[in-house]
Amino acid sequence: MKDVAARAGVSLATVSRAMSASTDVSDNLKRRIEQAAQELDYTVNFNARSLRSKSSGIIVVLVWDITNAFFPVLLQGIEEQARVMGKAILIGDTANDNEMAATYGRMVEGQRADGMILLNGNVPRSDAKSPRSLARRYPIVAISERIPGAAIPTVGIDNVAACFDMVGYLAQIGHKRIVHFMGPAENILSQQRVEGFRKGLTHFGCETWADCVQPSGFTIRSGRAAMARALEDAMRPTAVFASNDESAIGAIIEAKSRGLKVPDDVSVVGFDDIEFAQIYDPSLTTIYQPRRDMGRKAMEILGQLLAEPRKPQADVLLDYKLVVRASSAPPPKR
Amino acid sequence: MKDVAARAGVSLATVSRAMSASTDVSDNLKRRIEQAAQELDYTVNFNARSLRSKSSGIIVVLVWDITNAFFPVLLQGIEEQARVMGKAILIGDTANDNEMAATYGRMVEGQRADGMILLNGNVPRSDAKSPRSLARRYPIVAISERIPGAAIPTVGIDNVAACFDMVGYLAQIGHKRIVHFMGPAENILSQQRVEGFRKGLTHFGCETWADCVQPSGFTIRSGRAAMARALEDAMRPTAVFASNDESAIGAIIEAKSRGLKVPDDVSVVGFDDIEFAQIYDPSLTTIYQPRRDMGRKAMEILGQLLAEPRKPQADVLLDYKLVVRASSAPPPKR
DNA sequence: TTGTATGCGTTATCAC
DNA sequence: GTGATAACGCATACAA
Repeated sequence: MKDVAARAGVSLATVSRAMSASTDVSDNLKRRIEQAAQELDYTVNFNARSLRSKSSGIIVVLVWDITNAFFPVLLQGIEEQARVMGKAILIGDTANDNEMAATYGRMVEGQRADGMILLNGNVPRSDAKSPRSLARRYPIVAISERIPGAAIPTVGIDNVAACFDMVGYLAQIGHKRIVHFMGPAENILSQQRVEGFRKGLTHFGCETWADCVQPSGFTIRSGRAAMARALEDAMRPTAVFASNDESAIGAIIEAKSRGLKVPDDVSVVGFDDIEFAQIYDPSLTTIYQPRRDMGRKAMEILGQLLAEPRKPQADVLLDYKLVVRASSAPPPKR
Repeated sequence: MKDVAARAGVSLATVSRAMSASTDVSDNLKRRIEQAAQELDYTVNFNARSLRSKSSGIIVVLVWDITNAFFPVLLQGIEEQARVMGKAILIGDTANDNEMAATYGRMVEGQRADGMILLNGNVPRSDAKSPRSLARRYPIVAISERIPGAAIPTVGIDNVAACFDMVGYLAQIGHKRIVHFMGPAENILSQQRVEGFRKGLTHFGCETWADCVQPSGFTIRSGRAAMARALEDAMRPTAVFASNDESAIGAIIEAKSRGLKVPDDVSVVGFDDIEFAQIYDPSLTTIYQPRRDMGRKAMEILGQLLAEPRKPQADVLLDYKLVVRASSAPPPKR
């Protein structure tokens, strides 16, 4: 920077102002400085800048598993909004590892990043003991899953209502015996979805029995396994409500492998509406989540948090949509 | 840090050493310091550390489109190796935008990151004029696509040979009239795959005609469109070789929508072996790329580049595999 | 093994 | 609108 200043014939301070663009420098000078910088192939040192200004302009987005098809569009939404706000996002994949999450968390504590968006549900372990303190420690927003016990603003949909609606739809087209494949047991989302499912069952007069909720997961594999159990159960369901689309696809694969037709022999519906849901054969009946908007909104809230750290931010519930496609139909006649 | 030093009754320098763990501090002291740090809820300031040490321990991974199913496993591979090397990776999605890529590139020039891995094919625009200089400017490794004109070490597979092999397989099971759906025209990969395809055609005695290479892309949509054209062509192919799996899936969707059966009426094969290739119905015959290994290897090379910036690194070609699944079969008998 | 002192490249404060 | 100068928080050369 000193060199640029010398070459442009101005002081160090002026160069700094010209580079940060925030304070005013006469247009004339600014041009001269920018040219000098270019000639010298100069780039500001972000570490020095951040050290001094106590702000990096970087937001870390924590993803628990980058292979999960639910995330990409969400990330794009975050990115778009971040760009509008002049921030850069950096995605950290924790690979289901709390240790890693903690590492990324430290990036915020260590001022390498200004804030964090959690697509994770898991609080970085170093803070696991006192999630409450997390939100006080640095600006942070969660998407989709509310972090239990933490005062972290969250954007998502009403999972309970969505599942209730889905059961209503299935009941309406004639299903009485519906099984739910529950996601990971420790996951809040799983629990909310089960809750909505059960409420729907009783409200719409469907059967309930011990195994009407099958433990499963958010993967194709776990969906397959649950489907195998469900089909061998004495109470063989006419419809399966998987807790996400991957799980639903697993269920369909298992059904097909047993020579069953979906939806003729058994209906299968999912949750999330990932890209593949409409591509798959049969296309999936599912719950659409406005992922791009969720990402955008989360970033927006984080921006407000950055601007006014003390002001508490409310949670945001966005609208979901029940999307009927080819994987569901009235139950087969006996 | 000063406070920690005071509380532990040592000097600032000793705390610094204890925190960076590289230099030696007696175990006794170290414990005392760590405790003091914990009590004070102290975290090192990464900006200051990086400013001083001229190294951030961060690697930026540039992805041109985070929604692309080819990347996740690759990213995991990079991440695994990075962890071994004590680095953290941060993923930047350029959203097909050169401006964004340049922004991320500046993170390296501005010393916020130590190096970069390109899953991109596009050179950040600020360097677009002189890609050669890029590699000299900072440590950088490319995966899959060699950057034309830049001396950037690249890890990938032999795309020409892989496509040649695929044509060989199709010819061997009886196909004579094969169409290739070419990826984005400006993409080096697309060009290499076309080259292998054409070589295969002549070598294995298949037909060649004007439209045996259909312009397409790496998306489902473009695959569909190309399939529509191919099926309406006078030279109706018995097999389609799409330049990636998404495109192949698009082709299958289009075929199905016209009442054609895959592979009974027409065979469709892809490239990459993304997760969905084996889940799809029919499961996809395709070229497996060792994505996890590619990621790991790239990170390894970047590590060597970081250690010895002047030493040129050789390209790495990994083994691919032709995976035969359900989407290909001998051509229908006339 | 530990302490002292200096500087990394910026930005912010205060003058002018 | 511009210049001088003091931090920012750490790592390291050198001394002890």
